[in-house]
Amino acid sequence: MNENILKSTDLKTTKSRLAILLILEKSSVPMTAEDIYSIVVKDVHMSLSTTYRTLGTLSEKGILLKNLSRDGKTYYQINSHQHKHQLVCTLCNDVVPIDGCPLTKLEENLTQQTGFTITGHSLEFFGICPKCTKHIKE
Amino acid sequence: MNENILKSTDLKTTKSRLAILLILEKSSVPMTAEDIYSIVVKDVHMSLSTTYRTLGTLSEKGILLKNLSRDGKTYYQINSHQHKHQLVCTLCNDVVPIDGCPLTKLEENLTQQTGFTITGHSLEFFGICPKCTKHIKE
DNA sequence: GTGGCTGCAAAACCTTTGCACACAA
DNA sequence: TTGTGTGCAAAGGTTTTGCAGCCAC
Repeated sequence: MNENILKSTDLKTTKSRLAILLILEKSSVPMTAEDIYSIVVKDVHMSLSTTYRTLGTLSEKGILLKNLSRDGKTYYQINSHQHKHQLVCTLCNDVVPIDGCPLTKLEENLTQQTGFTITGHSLEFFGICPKCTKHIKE
Repeated sequence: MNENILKSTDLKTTKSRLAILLILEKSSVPMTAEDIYSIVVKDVHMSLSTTYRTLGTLSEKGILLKNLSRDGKTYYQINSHQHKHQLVCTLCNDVVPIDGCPLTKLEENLTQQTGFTITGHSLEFFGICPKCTKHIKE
């Protein structure tokens, strides 16, 4: 229940927040503020700035993951607390999640080599999906 | 000589382009258009839009690498044609280059699993550099 | 009732673009 | 000369913010 998520982080339960969480839970793919807004307004009265503010708040609390993508837009997704990466088609923007993360070991090495305390990384693969590959050839 | 680089890509040799290339060659770290502009204008008369246009052109030609970073700004650097990644301090923005890329093998696996034609990836590590770690503790 | 949440509009921010002029080849 | 490159100013798109009113607790 999403109310509990909000309560556990000292956030008030509001229609906007619940609606946004619901949309993101249903989505298997990261979404932009605009994406989310355009869906939510159909059911709940909400402004775009509230969407941004809510997404910001939820990200700060660690409920969402916030990600600036190659197209200059910020994408949000539920933080499943599983470390994930994704593969993005540069033509149709299709997104495929990738299991596992090959970088844990590398991070250990880096810590030793650089003295950095490593707090995270961003990894995204780009390519052309099977559908688009087909379109090109035709 | 940078003139040769420009000639080899059918670009005219202009003061702006040479100045920008010179700055980026001297820099060990990726820079924003604003960064570059503020340095170049001291010597050469140039507008910010020319900076953007030039950086865009040089990136298209593969002379520069263009990278949208976490802070929402676009960073440019000389394309050394070596596949590189970097480690960024989230406090002071210090950047440390990383040798080698552990992802080649993973890309092969992904191609088989997803049918994507993989064209590239972006990988950045984040952490706190030794200097900042020290500051925090003090 | 009170402080956090929201709507609206305006601004901020980085980046791109239109058009006329300037300059490299 | 010719077409590419440039300056200036204005617009573009996404995201943030100020302020007054509203609502969850």
